Amino acid sequence: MNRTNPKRAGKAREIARAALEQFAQMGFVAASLEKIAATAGIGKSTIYEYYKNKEELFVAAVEEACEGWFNDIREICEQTRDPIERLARIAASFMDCADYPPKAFQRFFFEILMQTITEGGVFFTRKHFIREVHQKVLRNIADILLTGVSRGELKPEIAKDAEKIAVTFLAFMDGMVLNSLVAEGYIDVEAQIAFFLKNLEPILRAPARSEEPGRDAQRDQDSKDKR
Amino acid sequence: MNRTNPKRAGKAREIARAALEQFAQMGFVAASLEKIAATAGIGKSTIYEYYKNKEELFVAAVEEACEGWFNDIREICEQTRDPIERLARIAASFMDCADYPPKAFQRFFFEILMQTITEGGVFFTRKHFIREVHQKVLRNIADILLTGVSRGELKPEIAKDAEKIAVTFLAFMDGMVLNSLVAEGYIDVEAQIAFFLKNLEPILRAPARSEEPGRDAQRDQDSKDKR
DNA sequence: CCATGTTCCGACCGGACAGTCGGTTTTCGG
DNA sequence: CCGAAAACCGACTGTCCGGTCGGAACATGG
Repeated sequence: MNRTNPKRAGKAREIARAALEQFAQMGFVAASLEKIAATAGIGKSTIYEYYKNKEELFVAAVEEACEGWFNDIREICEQTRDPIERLARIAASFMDCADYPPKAFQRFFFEILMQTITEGGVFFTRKHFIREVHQKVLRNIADILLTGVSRGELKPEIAKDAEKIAVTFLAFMDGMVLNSLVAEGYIDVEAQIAFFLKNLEPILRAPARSEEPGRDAQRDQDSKDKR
Repeated sequence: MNRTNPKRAGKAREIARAALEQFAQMGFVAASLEKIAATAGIGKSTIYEYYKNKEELFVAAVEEACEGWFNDIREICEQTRDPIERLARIAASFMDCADYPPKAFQRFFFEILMQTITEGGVFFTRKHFIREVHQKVLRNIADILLTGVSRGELKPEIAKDAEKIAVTFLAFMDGMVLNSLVAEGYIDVEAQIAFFLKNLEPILRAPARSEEPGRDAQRDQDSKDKR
């Protein structure tokens, strides 16, 4: 009827969030629709009013999660100016994010990847989706570097390597998330990230110049909203 | 009877290898014992003569794979002397390993991790197992660095950071494997690894000393042929 | 207060699959 | 060559779960 649209959408997201919770904890295969329905406080069949099948529900859950991740990055870029600082904050957000069920979000992140690389996985035939997300994040990181260069905070000669540095940074972060999940206790994740950034900094950072202080003031927030 | 032991062990490994193949391709949950049995050329029930259940079979498959990985690292260390070269070779072996079913081994690697971090996963209650493997690899990398230091090829001051560097290297490699699986096509993995090592080298490498030239002559062509 | 469309859901179906069971074949010491 | 133990396996069972179906509950608008 009239409010079909807006109201339905709200309910659909509610279900997607319940699904996200379960998928994150159990993985795509092991999570059961019955449990998801219970979590959302509805009957199993009701799910099928909003989603065609389990796969589509998973996709919706992933979209929900991605939105959260993008928001995190955007917020960080709004709250900080220095590129290295931004990277540090992004790194930190990779590690903490969400501890309702401890570590579930990081787990979900890998679940998505598994579904992408596994024949028959949900995203095996939707690689474009994941790649867009991946490239978007990559571009965000590269932009942080390029903005840093254009502001004179980073060495100009790294501009041509911005992509490669972004990939390196993300690969390291992905790996650290993994390691932190496995090596709980015997690896000091924060120290490791600090170590990585400490070694990265001299490669990126331009030697402190003799200031033209009026300059950088205005070309800041340009940067991070474009995506 | 008499040869129960040796013969049984051989058959058990045969089954484990068939299982490895299937688990690598499909993941723990999706792989079916029926298919594994078929791959091994035996009946399903026979598996139960050798393994108590699916979980134990998975553990055996993981042991099989780990052995292969350790052998790779050992061989590389036997075939090369220069520490950076060793890291480069190890990195390369992370990327190629095994393309019977394309990428299956890398997939298996992540399957193991997922089973470790997922509540109810096979290794969730066997974390010690995975941690031992992880630490062993870490120690191998750190040893390569420390050996390099003691030979004067690497800066002495990095010795205290050997562990951290090892973690960084492995995290980066794990992340690169992931990225390569997802970003097939738009990321040049080899170039990325070369880039990473190129930036790592000046941090590690001791400035060239005044030569004992006879030495390096022989440690080159060994290297490039194996796999 | 009926008629109509929408949301909801309990009960059921069919298939997949881990694990069991009973019996057959193979092996091998004596 | 015999007999017992070991290796093997086809058929079966119980369970779980994604997905369907038919109807109940509810809102809406005339």
